[in-house]
Amino acid sequence: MENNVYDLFKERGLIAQATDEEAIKKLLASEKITFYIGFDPTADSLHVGHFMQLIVMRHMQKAGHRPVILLGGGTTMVGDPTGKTDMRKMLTQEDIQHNADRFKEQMSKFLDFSDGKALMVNNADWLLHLNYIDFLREIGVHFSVNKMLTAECFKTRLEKGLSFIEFNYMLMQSYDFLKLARDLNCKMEFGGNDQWSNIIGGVELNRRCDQRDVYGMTFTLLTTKEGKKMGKTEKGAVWLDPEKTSPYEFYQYWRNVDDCEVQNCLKLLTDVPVAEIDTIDMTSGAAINAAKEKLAFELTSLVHCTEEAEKSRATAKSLFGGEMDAEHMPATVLDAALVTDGNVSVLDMLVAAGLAPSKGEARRLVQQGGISVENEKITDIAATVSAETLKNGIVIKKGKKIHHKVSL
RNA sequence: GGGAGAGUUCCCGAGUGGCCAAUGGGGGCAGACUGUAAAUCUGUUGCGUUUCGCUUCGAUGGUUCGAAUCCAUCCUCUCCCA
Repeated sequence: MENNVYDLFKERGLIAQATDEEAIKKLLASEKITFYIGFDPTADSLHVGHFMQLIVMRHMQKAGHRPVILLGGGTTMVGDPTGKTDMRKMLTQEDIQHNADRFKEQMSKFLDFSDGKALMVNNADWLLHLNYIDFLREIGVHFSVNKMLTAECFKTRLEKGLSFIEFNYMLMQSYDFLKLARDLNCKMEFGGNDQWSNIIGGVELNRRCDQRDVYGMTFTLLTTKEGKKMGKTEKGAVWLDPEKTSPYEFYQYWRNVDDCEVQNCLKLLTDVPVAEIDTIDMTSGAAINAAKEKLAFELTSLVHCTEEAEKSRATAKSLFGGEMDAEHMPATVLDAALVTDGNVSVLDMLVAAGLAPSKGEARRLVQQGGISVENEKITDIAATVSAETLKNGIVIKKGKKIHHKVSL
């Protein structure tokens, strides 16, 4: 028997809150349980915000427990008000199915779905057919509005306005847990710490309806030190789908985390032994950088593959070492229409490559000295590159870190 | 249902007839400094064929030589009373 996963979670600092620490510890040590985590299929790829969930499921499955991925096909139609300022769009069934397929594909890097070792279910299957009156009588009676209103997740919304539909989200999620406990003997629900209220809602509902003891646990949210959720960049989320965020960009994201986050990220997201992480000398720039490199490498291997991680690392090293290894960086092939008199203007290339949203922006970048072409700083906004040169591809550098290959 | 108020650029928020592409802050981007970090300082932040032109201030119409600003209608939101 492996060590108790609970101890592992504890050691790596993953746990934020748990309904009953002792009982959970005992439960996880004594039997192989079924547990679940909810995912909202609102996008067609998972992103870094889902990372913690995936890591936890992975640890759990390794320890022999069975993960159930609950897709919020039904709850998405209601919209979780937690941390949101606006209501969400509603998705069609086709969208949800499409997203679910992508999720499963990406999750299979973390989880083994064979032989029912992990399940994926959709709460639309039971939520959509609920009868309103029955639901109120069976589930609604167990919830106290007074109590709900004191929940943290509703507090901020009370100031901004909260619609009735969103107010019901907690009941839906709680019902999910009841349903899964009944049908699959699911004993635990996990979630990010922002899900705490919703999770205890489900735990209590199980106790009240079925006198069943189930447990809930939330884990630390990955946040930057400003308290923002991690995984967002100016371009939006950092996706796990290589089509949406290339392995190199993914690698760079982690390579660039704040100093004070490195140890934390290593503990929360990788398998690097805690003892090793604790010995990192946080006063040494070199040691910190080595740690970041390790973090980036480990995570890229996990999400993509070791080979991609190695490529990304090699590319990063050569680029920041001043060489131009154009192989694995994002690339754009230009439209031939941009050629005038055998040349292409640098401004047009910047816009075409998505390095600048408009020509005005591109112009400013050049004027402020933010653009280099083939390691030569460009300062003239009228600069051009000949079509001949472009045939072989050139490397444009925007700022210090963004490299982009452009060819014709 | 009755009454009061609000909707401005990525966000917050000034502006209440021409000097407004619209103060300020946040965020973003770039430069300097560094360690591909943070902090700090500087520049910049609607679009374009850039001494100029075009499109923007909830929507649509109107008044005016001229509207983010005035009028009408509509939409959305907040608050108070019921």
